[in-house]
Amino acid sequence: MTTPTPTSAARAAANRRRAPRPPGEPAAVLPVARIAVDLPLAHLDRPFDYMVPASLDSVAVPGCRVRVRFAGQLVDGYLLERSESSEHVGKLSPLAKVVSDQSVLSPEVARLARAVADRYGGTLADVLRLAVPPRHAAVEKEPTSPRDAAAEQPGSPPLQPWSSYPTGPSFVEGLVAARPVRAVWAALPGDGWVDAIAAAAAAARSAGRGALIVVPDQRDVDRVAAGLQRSLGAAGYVALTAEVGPRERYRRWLAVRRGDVRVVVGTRAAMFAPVVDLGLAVVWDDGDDLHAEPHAPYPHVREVVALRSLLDGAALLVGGHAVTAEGAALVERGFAQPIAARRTIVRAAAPRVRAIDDAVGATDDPSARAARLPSVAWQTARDALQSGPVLIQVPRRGYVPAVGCARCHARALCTTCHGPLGLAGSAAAPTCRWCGRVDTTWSCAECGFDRLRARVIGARRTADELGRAFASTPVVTSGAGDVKAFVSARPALVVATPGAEPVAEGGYCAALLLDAWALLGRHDLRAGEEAVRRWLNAAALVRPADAGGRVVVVADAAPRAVQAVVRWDPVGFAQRELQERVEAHLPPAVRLAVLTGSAGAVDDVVARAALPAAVEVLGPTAEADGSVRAIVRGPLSSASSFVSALRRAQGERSARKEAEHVRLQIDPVMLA
DNA sequence: TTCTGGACGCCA
DNA sequence: GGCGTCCAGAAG
Repeated sequence: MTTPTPTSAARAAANRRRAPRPPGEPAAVLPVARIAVDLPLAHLDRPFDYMVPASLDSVAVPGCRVRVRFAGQLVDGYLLERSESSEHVGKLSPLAKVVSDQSVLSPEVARLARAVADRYGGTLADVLRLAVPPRHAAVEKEPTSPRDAAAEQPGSPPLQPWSSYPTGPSFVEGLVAARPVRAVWAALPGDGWVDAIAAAAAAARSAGRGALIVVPDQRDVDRVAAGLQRSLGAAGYVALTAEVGPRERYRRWLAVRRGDVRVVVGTRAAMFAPVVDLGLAVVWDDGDDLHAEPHAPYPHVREVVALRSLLDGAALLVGGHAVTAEGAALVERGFAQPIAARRTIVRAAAPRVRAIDDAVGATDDPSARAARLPSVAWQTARDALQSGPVLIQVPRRGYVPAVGCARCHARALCTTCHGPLGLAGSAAAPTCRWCGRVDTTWSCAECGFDRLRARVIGARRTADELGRAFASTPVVTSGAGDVKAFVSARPALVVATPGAEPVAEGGYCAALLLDAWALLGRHDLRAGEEAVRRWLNAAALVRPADAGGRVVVVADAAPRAVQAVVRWDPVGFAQRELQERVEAHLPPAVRLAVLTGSAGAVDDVVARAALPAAVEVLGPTAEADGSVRAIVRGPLSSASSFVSALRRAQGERSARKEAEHVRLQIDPVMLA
């Protein structure tokens, strides 16, 4: 019998027609696999049951990555659990493939991811994409090297860093006793917070449990890692950050998942790190907007670790030099205890802070005027430079991005198109940054004054000017793209943008916080809170007043925010900020859902959600890009129900294959 | 992308 | 009434 040689096209057609290979017998025990499929459709955000063939029985472990045939297509997914039976009426498809028998999704993280998806009106698949890093097959095959077992077991963790706070020792005792203690912590100025966090992690570890510490950026990871090194030894912790590259990061992540390392410090993405038996979750500087995840469903580190502490029975520590309104709310509703030092201790640790109005000073001293420094700031810097480094905090890097009225500081806008005016160079005429017109006839729309001044002076220009004003003093700059972690104790001017301030050996002798009103002038509801946070973080790097530490805030606006820094009272400021949010019906006093999309689509979601009476809809308002934005606002008591109603409405739209996407954001940090 | 079930049409 | 075909909707 001869077989005609088929053409390749014919063979392909035959393959397509060929009946699927018989799946084989189901596994003898737990033959059903509950699978979370990785699909972006909201109405498919639920587990689907598949049959586990006997051939895959040993590798189809809970938490492993699988491929399944879903509506004809192969899709990725996670095996959530094995089960004896299925609710599904009808035949189950077999698992197509077990990608790897490494369990990457722990039951705890799966449960957390579901809770985060519900809290933020998103899908499990979206959260899992944030929680589980992409696979590196070679790394999975490497032999494991248990590290924590070899780590020196800490004796009794040092209470010392916490003894400055009245409620500190009892918090640490709670950790040692594996109790789910929760605290909002106003850290003393200085760098003692690093060892305090390291001690807290050691306390959790001494109870046999793990710890997770999430900080805003790499430099803070390095600082905390150094502290953990001191309290737990090099083998006792691991740093999870993007800096080490995806391969090493996956290696470390797997070590955490396997329980080889029990303490993790990392940036935002580490909030989902699968720490085994989590005993403590920490977020440092929770007001930093780096803690807001920019990918759907836009979860915030503070909320995620708070959820984790609840679900895992872990302790929670929300700390910073500043306190957010959200932190104050956790205390007010009794969810967390406050940890703050007494006023005498705070005063002893803090530098002396003065606020001066920059309209007053810059007259007499010509060098000071050249550097745009009010004379008090100038003198403070000059005196401090006798003994050590001086920090100058400026709002932004770069060259004079915008100009304003020299008298009232109102933004200078183009007379033709109302775009912002800018100065391209030191000698250039003001030019519109939108339409490019050179505007020589400007006068202030607010007060009629006709002279301009730089509204925000960049770090580079400030550095230039200071270098000229303080000739013979070295000038160091630190900002976006070139961030320095440390400076020595030698006298130097250190010009930095907020968040990029280097730590000075022994502390700065002084700090000047320049153009403070530019921070306060942000078109943002959190401008005050953000200004206080940035000032306190900079001032915390300065020596105590007794050691000569001085801070000058050059600010002529928002006395409440300035006073909070002068009095070093982050808790009082946060409480008043929270009170204002209550009165203004803003988070965290209420829950907001922001819907963005085409007018029709946004209306559709709002209509389908059939929102309860206690929930109000603001807008929709037209956005610059042609989309619209609606804000749905409701009391916390109905938050989960109205968020899930909005999510269901999203699901109905995805089931109907509506092309127009509506973005749903819950309590976004940036709300202009 | 594949499957299924209901609607519909054609024939006996 | 029975059977085949087509299409929409769902998707294990």
